[in-house]
Amino acid sequence: MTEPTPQQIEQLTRAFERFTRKFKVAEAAAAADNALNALDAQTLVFVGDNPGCLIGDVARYLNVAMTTMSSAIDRLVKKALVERRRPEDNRRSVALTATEKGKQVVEEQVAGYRAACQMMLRSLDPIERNELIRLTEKIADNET
Amino acid sequence: MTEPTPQQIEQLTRAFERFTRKFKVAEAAAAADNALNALDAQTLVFVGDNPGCLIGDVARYLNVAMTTMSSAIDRLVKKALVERRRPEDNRRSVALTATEKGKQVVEEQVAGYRAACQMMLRSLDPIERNELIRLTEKIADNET
DNA sequence: CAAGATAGTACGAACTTCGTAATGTTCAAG
DNA sequence: CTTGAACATTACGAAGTTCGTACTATCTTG
Repeated sequence: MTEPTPQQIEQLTRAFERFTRKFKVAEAAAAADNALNALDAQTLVFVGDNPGCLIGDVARYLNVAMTTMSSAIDRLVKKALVERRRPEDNRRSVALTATEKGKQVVEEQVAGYRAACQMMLRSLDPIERNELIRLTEKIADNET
Repeated sequence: MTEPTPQQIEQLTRAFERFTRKFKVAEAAAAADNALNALDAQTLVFVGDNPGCLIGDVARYLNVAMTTMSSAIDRLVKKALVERRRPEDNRRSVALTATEKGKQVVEEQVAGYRAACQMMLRSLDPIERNELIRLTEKIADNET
């Protein structure tokens, strides 16, 4: 397989910069009232998708120190979005689950992502939409 | 023009999540030694691209408080990456320029973006590459 | 059962962000 | 001109975040 040309790389770099900026602004507008910082929001979404996960799991996934994750969980527990539980089979660990309220907030978060994706697709005509989805999947799932 | 279908939106949302995570990890690995936080890095790139810009310009562009931007500039000046200058025509303002060292760091930052874009393109075959570029540009430049 | 490995938490230092107040500059009236 | 309002930025301090070190509690293994 050939390499992408420098021109292609440069073109995509520039386009992707505008692309990213566009959706960063949109996201900032949506998250204005949210009151969750980036780490807490990502943590909550992960816990929502992985009920029973451990604090260490989330820390590894999000690439932060254990103590940082412990603090993030503290904040989410204080807001009643997440619950800590000592599992009987390994009482050193702490299993996390999202509360009902937490699940709602996860849904709002995901709705934000969905809105951004909808905005992307709206810019394209129907054939291009499927093409974009296909290419995004191909890039995301490529091993290397 | 029709709306994207809910299936399409859902599919892109999921794919884009994997896509984003993949490049976040790559970026984190690249920026490990960098020692610039996200705001400072974005600020430096903007100043590099817009020599003579004012602190207020950068603050508005990156959507942070003036005082926050002032602190970020402080850090960049201390690292000798950026210079403050009082322009004669409006001595209230502060014109910013990247130093030689700063320009080098900007180049490294951009090289990081370029590497990520190259990685995306590598996953595709030659025809798809141009298609991805075209679609990204179309989305980024769409008014709405 | 002792020693080491695991999983988390408490604490404190360093850093960031941002609101308020202060400083120096420019501009528009009068 | 002077005066007062608007402007661009900085100084300062409060609140919050991240993370390293040290500590607690709980398995696991020989």
